[in-house]
Amino acid sequence: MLCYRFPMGKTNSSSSLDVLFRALADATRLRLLNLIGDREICVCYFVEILGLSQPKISRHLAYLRRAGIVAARREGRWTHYRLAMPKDSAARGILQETLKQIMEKAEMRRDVARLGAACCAPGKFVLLQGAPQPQAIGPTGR
Amino acid sequence: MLCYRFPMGKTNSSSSLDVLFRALADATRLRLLNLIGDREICVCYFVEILGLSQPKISRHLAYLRRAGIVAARREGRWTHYRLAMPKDSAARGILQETLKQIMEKAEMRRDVARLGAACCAPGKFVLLQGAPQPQAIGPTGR
DNA sequence: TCGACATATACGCATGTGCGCATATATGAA
DNA sequence: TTCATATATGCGCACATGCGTATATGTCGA
Repeated sequence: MLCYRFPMGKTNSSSSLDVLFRALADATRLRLLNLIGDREICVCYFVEILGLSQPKISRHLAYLRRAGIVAARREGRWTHYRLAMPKDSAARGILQETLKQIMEKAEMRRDVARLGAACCAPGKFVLLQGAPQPQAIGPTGR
Repeated sequence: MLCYRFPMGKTNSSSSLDVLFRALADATRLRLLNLIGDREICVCYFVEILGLSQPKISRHLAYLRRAGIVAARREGRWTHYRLAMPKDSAARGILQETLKQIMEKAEMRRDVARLGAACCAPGKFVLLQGAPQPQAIGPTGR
């Protein structure tokens, strides 16, 4: 198992920071992390808010999961994602700084604004009918 | 120009943070950044201290240069590299946090220790005969 | 048990990236 | 001008990654 192109056979020594930076080196994944913030959100919200295909969202979430940056929790048909702080303290510091910086970017603020609107009126979004709403949790999920 | 696989035709929108994170997503480049620190160093020192091939070092330095993280200055036969802080304030914050975190890692400290030893006795290293020694400069090259 | 729904994974393609090796370029010295 | 030195780049290979599309998996309700 650990199938689907799990990045084990890499060329470099791949310190923990390597893994973190590769996970952060993608605009879609940064948008996902920004949306997660200190919430727990199910996948359909990402699909709706970002306007991207479901497999694309799911694959990027899987990438973040393998990098240890997010954690998933299944509840019935829905899977909720939340931040998961890395064990390595250097990685943790860099991730926190990254989250702090991206949430100030205009594009990221727009995403969060759309999320707020969707939460206020989920009935307006086909994909969100009956889906559990995002829930604010502790800053790091603890 | 801008030849040699300059990453222009990318799939994603490639914000400035994308570029930064891709540049940081490699163990060799992190070691180079750590060695540069607040110094100005010529290429032969990287080759000697890291024990890697000269083309490999040169290519990674070129990658960092294109990402706007380091700047090069030619002086006779030698090229000196130093840090160059990105214009984007988010990228700057993340880069500074990254530098702060990596310099505490054991492997990175060993590299700096070897650099210190080489500077004290450059005659012991074949590649460093006559090469200009690294010079401490302002924290960000300003 | 069956079907609808939410999510995850496989597949194939195009492209990005790292590497060793060879070679090009630039500079100073003879 | 010619040569040695320091550094940069071209080339080809192996492999990681992103994507769309199709399909598998898991869960709930009828």
